[in-house]
Amino acid sequence: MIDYSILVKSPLFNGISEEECRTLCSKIHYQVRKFEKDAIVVQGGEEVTNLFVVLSGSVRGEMIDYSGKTVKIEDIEAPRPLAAAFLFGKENKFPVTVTANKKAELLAIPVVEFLKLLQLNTRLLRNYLNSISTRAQFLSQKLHFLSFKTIKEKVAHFLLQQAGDRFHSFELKNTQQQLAELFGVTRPSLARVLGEMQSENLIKIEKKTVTLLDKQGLNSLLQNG
Amino acid sequence: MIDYSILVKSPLFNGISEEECRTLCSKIHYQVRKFEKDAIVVQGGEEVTNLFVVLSGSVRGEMIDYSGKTVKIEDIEAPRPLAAAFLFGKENKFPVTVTANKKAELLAIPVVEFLKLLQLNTRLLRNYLNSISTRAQFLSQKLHFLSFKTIKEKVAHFLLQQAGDRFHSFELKNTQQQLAELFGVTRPSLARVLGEMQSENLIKIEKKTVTLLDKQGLNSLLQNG
DNA sequence: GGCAAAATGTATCAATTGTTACAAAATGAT
DNA sequence: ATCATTTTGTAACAATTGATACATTTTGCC
Repeated sequence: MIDYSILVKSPLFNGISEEECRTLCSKIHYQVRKFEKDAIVVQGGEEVTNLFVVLSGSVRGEMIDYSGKTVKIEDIEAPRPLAAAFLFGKENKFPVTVTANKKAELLAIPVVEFLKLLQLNTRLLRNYLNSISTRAQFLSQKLHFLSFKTIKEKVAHFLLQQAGDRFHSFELKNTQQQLAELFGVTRPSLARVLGEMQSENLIKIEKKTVTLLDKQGLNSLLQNG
Repeated sequence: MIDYSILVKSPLFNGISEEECRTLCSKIHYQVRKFEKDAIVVQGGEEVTNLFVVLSGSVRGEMIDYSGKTVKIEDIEAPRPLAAAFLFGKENKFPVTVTANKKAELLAIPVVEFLKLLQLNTRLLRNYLNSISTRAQFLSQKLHFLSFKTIKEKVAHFLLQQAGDRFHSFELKNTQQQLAELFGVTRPSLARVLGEMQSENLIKIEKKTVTLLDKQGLNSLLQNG
């Protein structure tokens, strides 16, 4: 019924052996649902009563806007879970309508059964808690960045945070493109600001190494913004 | 040691009887830590290795900016938990420095022990999952709003949300000044955009009454932005 | 109705950022 | 080492928004 070799590759079941996975699943009720191409898996607005994991094929999330048109949000391939962040909480309704891109099989575990699983296996519990926590932290960080108005402020904040109290120099682990996305700005705009900050002798960039030349100055950008 | 009548009023232990609570706690290791007024409970940046619940007194979360100034973020009174959203995930460090406002007692449960608790009691597990999920959903919504780049997009989103599916006309309950603050823009900029949207025949504003003349058009602003 | 205060409409100019395009530099694979 | 790909630097121009100022309208109150 379930191909456990695929299931254990899902972020949720990561680190759990196939054997253990089989044992776990034998202890709960679940369904494997099959969908033909373009079949609707769940309607947006429906209450989330099951955890879905894509076992084969792929599905897409689509949002219905105020005029009734559908807009594709993202593709979800096997073996990723579906709307795992909406299983709990106040608004546990699907934010999107999910449709099968092609023939697809989905594992459906009712919430109550999923709770049992979480209580049976510590690794699974940790995986799930980590995934929704990481998501919340990501959102929180992103919000913080958006609260700074200018790009220079965002950059100053980011660099000071990365450097911490002790260091004045560190390695960038992201490309400018990735940083630009984190800040919600375009890449050339970010590059321009980085250039300006260098000519103002606030920072120095060599390859991937950033050196903060004037922490005081960087700070004052955050105050007077 | 622990005043269970207070603990069960905490959102985490909500719906669990005092008796059950006592039994649960007897099965794990924990500490009750006492702090004098102005004692530091945790330094910002420290790894979160314990779940803290304020049992008596109150503490405050403060952020230390890069120039050394402290900014108060929020007060946490008994029996609320502390940084519950940062127990798991990639960045499980305290985002704030926590200081006692007055004499305070805090329950400290190591992460591993808290996991045990979650596996012992379904209600507790549900409470915790609900609290971090609700937080993630709140952040997600807030982010969605901030993610609109232009003022026009923000206005369009706001108006469509206010009107809902059915209505085309409604009363504004806020002044332009208040709306401008909600959107994070200046008042004249908002007025200009409202004027533009009127001359584009998207909306009509009479006194406090807003009429949506072209929902389709408002929608397309959100797509192509 | 008349009056003061608040809210709104509008204009001008500066500052910031986006857009697009292209060249230089760095990286990675063979 | 060489070549293709990715990343970065940079420039010119457009679009958006902020800042400031002032006139006009609306509101609340007497």
